Amino acid sequence: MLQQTPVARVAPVWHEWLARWPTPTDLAADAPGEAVRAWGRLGYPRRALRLHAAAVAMTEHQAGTVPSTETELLALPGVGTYTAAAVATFAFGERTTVVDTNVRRVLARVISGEEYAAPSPTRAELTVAAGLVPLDAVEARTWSVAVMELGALVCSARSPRCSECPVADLCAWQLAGRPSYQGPARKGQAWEGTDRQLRGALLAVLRASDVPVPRSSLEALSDNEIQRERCLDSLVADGLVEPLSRDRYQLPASREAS
DNA sequence: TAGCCGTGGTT
DNA sequence: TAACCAAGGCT
Repeated sequence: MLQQTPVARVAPVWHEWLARWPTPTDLAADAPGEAVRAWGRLGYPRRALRLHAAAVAMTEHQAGTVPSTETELLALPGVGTYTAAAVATFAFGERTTVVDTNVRRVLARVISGEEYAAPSPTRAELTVAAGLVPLDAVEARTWSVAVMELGALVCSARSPRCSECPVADLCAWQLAGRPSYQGPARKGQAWEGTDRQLRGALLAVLRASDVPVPRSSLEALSDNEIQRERCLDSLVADGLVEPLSRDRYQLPASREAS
């Protein structure tokens, strides 16, 4: 849930989920569409599908327990480099290298002397991060949470609070006079009129309905037929939407969402 | 690896 | 106020 989503927005939904589905087995027993519905407006709803799929995998292959090693975690759907390392470290105490957007920014500044990290993680960046992690597993875990928190609370993206920073005196960016970012242009996401916007609107209609929705209700969301069909098709392909007979649609009820 | 995938608070 | 950006993953 926290992937690309601020803690403050995740917290209430997370509590609802744990009250409803206390264990992976509980979640796996419900339809994937219920996960998508309970995801609400957190965004990137494919994460809900993957979380459900991960629950199914844990239920089927490990008696409903969460794997305790980074390697096993990586095999779960929706669990990538960051999440596997974070869970392995924070939940199970494994000594690994946790690199999220906060860590990348802190190291870019403190070590490399640049305002922002590159648009996408580089090999060199991960090597540097790994080299900074303490050898002791307990200290390594403390290190990771500390760097993440420093990035989130002090070394923030927009207006860093350098006057409050505990490592300002050894920060390469600070020592260089806080030069502005010179690297390759950063993405910048368009929104108005995009497929993402329409997919979100389509899914919002389906989430709000307890009964199958007729195609006509979905068509009302856009006059662009080409885009409309493309988005609906992609939602079906993603397993987020299930087409029924008589031109009706619903959130996936079947057990095997991709 | 670059592009795609949502949403809403912050600056 | 329009951008920016957030505990990324997948193809």
